[in-house]
Amino acid sequence: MSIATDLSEPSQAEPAPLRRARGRPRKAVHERDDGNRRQELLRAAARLFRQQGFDATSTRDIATAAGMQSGSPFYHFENKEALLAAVMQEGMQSALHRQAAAMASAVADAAAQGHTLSACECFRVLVRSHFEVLLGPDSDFIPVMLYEWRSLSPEQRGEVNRLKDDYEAVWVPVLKALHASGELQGEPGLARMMLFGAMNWSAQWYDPAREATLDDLTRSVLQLFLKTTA
Amino acid sequence: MSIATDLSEPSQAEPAPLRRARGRPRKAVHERDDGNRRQELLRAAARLFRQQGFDATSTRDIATAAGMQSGSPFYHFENKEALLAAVMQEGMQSALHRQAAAMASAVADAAAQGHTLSACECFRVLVRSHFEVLLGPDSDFIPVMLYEWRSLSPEQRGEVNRLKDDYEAVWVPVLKALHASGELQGEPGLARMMLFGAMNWSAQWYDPAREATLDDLTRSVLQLFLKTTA
DNA sequence: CCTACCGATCGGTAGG
DNA sequence: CCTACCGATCGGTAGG
Repeated sequence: MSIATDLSEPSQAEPAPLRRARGRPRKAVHERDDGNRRQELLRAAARLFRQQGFDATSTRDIATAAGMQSGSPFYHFENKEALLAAVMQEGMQSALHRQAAAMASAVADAAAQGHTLSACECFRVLVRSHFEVLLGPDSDFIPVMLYEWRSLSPEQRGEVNRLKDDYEAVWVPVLKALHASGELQGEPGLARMMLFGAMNWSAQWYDPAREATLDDLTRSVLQLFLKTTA
Repeated sequence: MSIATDLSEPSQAEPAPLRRARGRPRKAVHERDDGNRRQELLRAAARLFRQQGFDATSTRDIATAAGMQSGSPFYHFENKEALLAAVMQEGMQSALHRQAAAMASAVADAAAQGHTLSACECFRVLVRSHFEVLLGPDSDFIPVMLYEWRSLSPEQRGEVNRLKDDYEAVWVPVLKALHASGELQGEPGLARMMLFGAMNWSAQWYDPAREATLDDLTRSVLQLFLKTTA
């Protein structure tokens, strides 16, 4: 919530708690561990989980990709499932940050020009940010969350679900406004699911080496789903 | 190649057709084998692959679910991958049949009333049929195809892809007509991907025990994607 | 289709 | 974080 600090630290999901334990606390590891190895594990795991799936990826694969020996991932994570959960939580934290930043930036831009954002403009910002999270740089984390759901324990599923609810909550008033004005039709709950389906499916087919850009995808969603194209 | 002998050799992939080969013909195994056990394996595999994923499902799980011993699935299928490919091909064959039947029935109904189907009506029939295939009875096969793609060999992927292309080909002229009349906007290729995304995602969240029916979903798609709701 | 079995791999751990 | 290792499971096969 604080506006002043924008400094990023490369570890999000489970910060080594210096004073306050947030979530389930993690043991402070050897002094020289600055969290980089953990980050490397997370990135390697995200990439491999996405490419091959959770079950088809061995912890040995991940260790090798992170330049470690086979047993070393278990120094950073309790087990393989916890590694998967951390990938998802990291992805959702990042998505939430990016979403908030995109909205804040758009609101500021509009204010600088002396007007406020319309529901349609909000919608465009959210859609564009979603594609960025889904298909932009470092975009393995969210697809893993979308498609490796099954492999989480029920408790982990609950935690990730809470983050996902936070993410979707930002959309709700925007979709409600669009529905009220008639720009978005159909039962709002179903409309939200269909909309996310249309966007999320792109993680399965989108090839950045091909022609369409993220702006193209964004425009397409607006054209398809809104009755009055802005 | 000889027709008279139907004595089994435990390899299936290349069938000895008795008279008429339907689809890809399948060799008759031990006299008493009428194909039911193979079907039971396919159904059990489809269900388990969908629930747990391909890699998390052991061939022993499948054998047990089909009432067999652990080694017996390999009497019917060369290996686990071939079982997965067969699930997907079976699912796509069935989807193609159901799609064709739905279209034929709708065309016949319209003709009986002395008119032809509009693009919008064709669209509704296709969408409804797709939801039936995706969420109706025996609906494990297509979700497995959608979400276990990675585990196929390249050759198997090619075969399944051909069936998928056949399935999508039916949609193309309909979408083209809707685009020409302005009822469907946006670049047609992207529009198709988004549309399938919106529909296919339902396999991840739809709960038949809840309120929405397949007709509700169909109506929602039409309302969301078409500019003029019929 | 069953029985009995094999080689390989995997998640995870003890001990440093 | 590495070394060395274990128990369990898994896909698959021979032989009937």
